[in-house]
Formats: sequence, structure tokens, C-alpha cells
Amino acid sequence: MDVDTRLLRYFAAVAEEGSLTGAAETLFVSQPALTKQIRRLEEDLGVRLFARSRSGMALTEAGRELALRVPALLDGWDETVQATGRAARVLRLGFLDAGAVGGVPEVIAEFRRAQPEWRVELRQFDWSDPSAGLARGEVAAAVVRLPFPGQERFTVRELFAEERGVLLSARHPLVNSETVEFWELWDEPFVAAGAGTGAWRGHWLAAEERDGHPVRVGAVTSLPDEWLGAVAGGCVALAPASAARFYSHPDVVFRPVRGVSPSRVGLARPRGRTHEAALDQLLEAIACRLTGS
Amino acid sequence: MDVDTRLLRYFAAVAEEGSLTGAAETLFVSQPALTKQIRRLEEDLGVRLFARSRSGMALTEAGRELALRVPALLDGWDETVQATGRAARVLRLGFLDAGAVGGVPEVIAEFRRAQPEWRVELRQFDWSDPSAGLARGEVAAAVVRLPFPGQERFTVRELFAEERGVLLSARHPLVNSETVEFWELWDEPFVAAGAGTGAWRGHWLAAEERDGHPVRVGAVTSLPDEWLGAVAGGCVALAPASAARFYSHPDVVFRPVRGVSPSRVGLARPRGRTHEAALDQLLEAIACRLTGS
DNA sequence: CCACGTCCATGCCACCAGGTTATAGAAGCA
DNA sequence: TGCTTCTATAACCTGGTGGCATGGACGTGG
Repeated sequence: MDVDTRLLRYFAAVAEEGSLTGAAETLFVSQPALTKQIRRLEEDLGVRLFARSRSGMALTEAGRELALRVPALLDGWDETVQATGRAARVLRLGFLDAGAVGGVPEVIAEFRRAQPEWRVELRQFDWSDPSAGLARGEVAAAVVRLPFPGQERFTVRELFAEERGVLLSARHPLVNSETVEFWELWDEPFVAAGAGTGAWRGHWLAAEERDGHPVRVGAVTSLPDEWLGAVAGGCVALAPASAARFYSHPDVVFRPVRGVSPSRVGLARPRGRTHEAALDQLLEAIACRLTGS
Repeated sequence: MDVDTRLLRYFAAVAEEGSLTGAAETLFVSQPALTKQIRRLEEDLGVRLFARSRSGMALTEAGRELALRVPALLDGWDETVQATGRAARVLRLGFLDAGAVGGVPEVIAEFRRAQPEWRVELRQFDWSDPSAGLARGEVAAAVVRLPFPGQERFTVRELFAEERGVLLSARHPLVNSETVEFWELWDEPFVAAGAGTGAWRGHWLAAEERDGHPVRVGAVTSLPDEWLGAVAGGCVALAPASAARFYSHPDVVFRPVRGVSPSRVGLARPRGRTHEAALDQLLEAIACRLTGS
């Protein structure tokens, strides 16, 4: 019997979440799509995996058996993807925002001169996956913003921290302040990441620094341009200081904010995997550069 | 990154075969379809897996790495499918032709009375897969015709052997003989299984009992009805004696043949897998019944 | 030297799997 | 009773996947 690993990830999400609706949200697909897929998986296997009820989906015994084994299968596949990349002398790195990887391209250029047989690919991921491709085994390592959900599955080396500020529409009244107090923003409509990103979304809404004041979400985006667009459209968004340098937009201005924690940038890689000397070397060089800056 | 296990099987076939054309044949897909799929796999991985040449496809280093790991992944999935079935108290058995499984349905009925919590499914496979679903992990055990390709990967218990004869069109001149000598059939157009079945196909063309006389293939089929249809249409086909009882067709007659080996029927299961007492019991009962008959 | 065979690649078309939105149905809860 | 929160169903759209026919590269044999 054949399956798509995507279907296994769907299953794992539903099993963990205990509900189609919830899992659909974290997976960024519609609930009917999940309903259909899970049903198809059951049909293909010829086995009932969930007991449906008004309150959600509970695993059957067969479902538990499957849930027990799926993570290892997915890990095995992800590991295989990485190994294949290594064999082809390809190092893939993920990142989320240009600010975090500032000097990395230069480091890569240098590395390429030292190790010409290796090819380095730097790939940007959108904010639907705060692990920048690590979670799905798409990259060997990633420059990430800490903390991110699922972080405990990886080895993370913190590189530096930078102050966070706010991006405002140029027509926003607070533009006139040199520095903004965070409480001044509490009632503003914020740009948020997708709901699937859990605590990461919360961190960028500074949910913990609001003294319990509720969050107003004005837009949900997952790409830089959408993000800036939403700000130009009147929303506000917390952003690392580097965003001011890397993302410029005629109608958007950056202001430092007092009262929010800084953003920490780290280098993450799967834990306990085969070590590749070239990757170690590249990561070391990146760490040196970014820590220094 | 996500893949369909089907795609991995495709890759494995091409890697082993060393050519798209050859692999396409054994997989029963067109060569362009394979070309496209392999290329897509390479694109998804961002890595070249094969070096193309006029003489075929040679694995690159990355390809070898992948080829090294894929079998374990596929086995892992197949094993998971089986485990899930066991957890749901389902026993799936495969078979190819009604003749080989003669009394099995009764055995199953009996088993169901003894073990009412288990569900037994008896599934027929077509001749594109002589392992009756074992090769793709679709069944926990299968009643097969020996020998079959890939047999060494399974534990096989031989149950009985039956004489082989020939199916002829009712209008065929040899119908008048009580018994046919095999050499009389050497120049007849035979019905064959797909080319992907290798030695199994050869066995049913009795390639080794022809004294080097070439085979004439008149039709390629993979299902009983097509098979009988081809015979009615003027081809001939070797068939086990039981076929005379189980497959009747107004324009087709069965005649014993002298000079071909008998067909051996066996019970096969994956080797070295977790043992399930209920499955052992069922297989034991089937073995008793079929050996006795 | 040319004709042929044998590879893989490409273009075009048909079909279905997989996604989306809208909506229905069932069941707790205020 | 009405609201909320689940899952299931329906209708529709798109893109992936496969099939056929064909092209192009290259070695081989007459």
C-alpha cells in the first residue's frame, strides 16, 4: 500500500490534536480536506483509526498503533533527505527573515572558496513554519528566531539578540514619537502569524508583556510583503531592529519600543544526527560572524 | 519534504533496473510517466540522482545514498501497515487464483467461529504481482504459486502440487485429444503474464520445458476474465488442473498436458516479522486443509 | 555510410485526487 | 430554545499524474 508522507503528517496532527478542526488550523488546510484525507487513509488501510464524536476524534487501538510508529517513519524519511543532500555535497540552510541572516551570504561566499565542491543553498521559509524548514526535514540547519515551537527537538545555539520595535504606517499618529511605549500599542490592530504557530505567534504579539490586556489581531500574514502591506494598511507589527534596514517600504516606518523583550536569534539543527564536517565548519563560521556583529 | 511511497518504489525500480524503459515495464507504467516522476523526485530533493546516458540511468553518489536507504523505509511502512491491521484485529490474506485457495473460505468461516473478534479478509490480486500483495505489504500472508519472483524475501511453506494442463479454445483441433503432449503446443500463441513478472511469467510459458524452442506470446493479460477471453480468442494457456473446476467458460476447454512440471502452491509470509498467534493459527489451519486436499 | 534499434525527453490530452467554500446535521450548554 | 462546536457532505476548480505519439541522441550492424 502506498501513502504520501503528507498524509502521515496529517494523521499525526489529528492524532495529537484530537480534533479535525484543530489540526486543520495548525496544518493550514481546510477541515473538510482533512476529513476526506483521514477517511481515505482509513479506507486504504481498511481499518478504523478514529472514533468520531461531537467532541473530537479519539484514536482507536489501531490508530494508537499507527500513531506510535508514524513519527519514526517520518524521521527516517527526513533523515534520508538530509543524507541524500550530504552525498550530493549540498548544504541547505533555512531562514525566516533577511534581518536574522545579515552577513550570512558573505560567510557562504567565503565557505564556497574554501570548499568548492560543496554547494550551499540558503532558503527562505514563510512564517507558517517558524522552524524554517527544520520541522519537515527540508534543511540541515536554520537561522531561527527564538523561541519557536518544537524547539526541544533541535540543538539550538543562541547567536545574538536585538531590540524589537514596531512597524507603523507612515500616517500613524505614533510616528511622531522617537520611541514608543509598548502600552501605547495595546489597542492597535496587530499583524499576526498563522494560528498554527502557537507560542511563536504569541511572542510576536508580545502576549506576555501586555499585563493581560487582550490582543487585537488586525491581519494574519505569512510573508514579508503581505506583512508590510498589512502595516501600510493601518495595522502595526512588532519587528526586530534589523527589519528597519532590510525591509523598507515607502509607507512604513520603524520605531523602537520600550517594554518588550528583545528578539533572540539562534542557529538550530536536528539533534543527534550524523555529523558532517563541512556543515559543522559552515555553521561555526556563521556563528562567529553573527555573534560578532 | 513530502513524498509518496509509490515514488520511492519507482525510484528503487529504476535504480535496480538501471534504465527507465526496463523499470517502466516491471512497474506497469509508461516510460514517459517514469521519466517525469524521477525528474520530479530529483527536483524535490534538489539533487541529481541519476546520470543519464544512451545506455541507461546510472546512480550518482547521492542516488546511491538514497537507494541504500529506501528499502528500509519501504519495509518500515509495510511493517507499520501490518501492525495497524493486527491492532485492529484484521488478518488480510492474498491469493491469485481461486484454484489455489479451494477450501480456504471454509477454513476462514471456522476460524471466525473460534476467534470472533478477528476479521479475516481474503483478497485477490492480479498477475502483475505474483506475490499476491506480499511484495507491497498489503497482506499478512498469501497463497501463492511457486516459484515467484522475490520469493527469497519471504518464508514459504509448500502446501501441495497439482498437474498443469492447457486451456484451449473449444474450436481448437487439439480439443479432440484426451491428453496433449507439450511439444504439440510449442508453436501455439500463448497467453502470458506481464513482462514485469520475470521468471514467473517464464514458468507459466514453460520456457524451460521447450528444449530451446522459442515462445510465441499471443496475448498479455493480468486478470482471469481477460485470460479466458484470450483463450476463447484462439490463444492457449497453461493452467493448473484446478482451473478446470473454478474457471469455466463456454468456449474454453481444459486438457491435461504431458511434459510440463506440476504447479506448486505455497503459503508465504514476510520473514522475521512479529508473530501474531491468531495469524499462526489461521495459517496452520489453512495449511492442514490444503495439504490434505 | 546509412538504416535501424535503443535509450531518454517532450508535447499534448484526459482524468482524478486534493483543495476550497458553503452548508447540513448532531450534540452539549447556557 | 438558541448558540456553539464538532464532523460530514456537496459542488466546484485546479494541478498532478498517466497515456500516447513523437523527437533526438547515439551506438551498431549490414
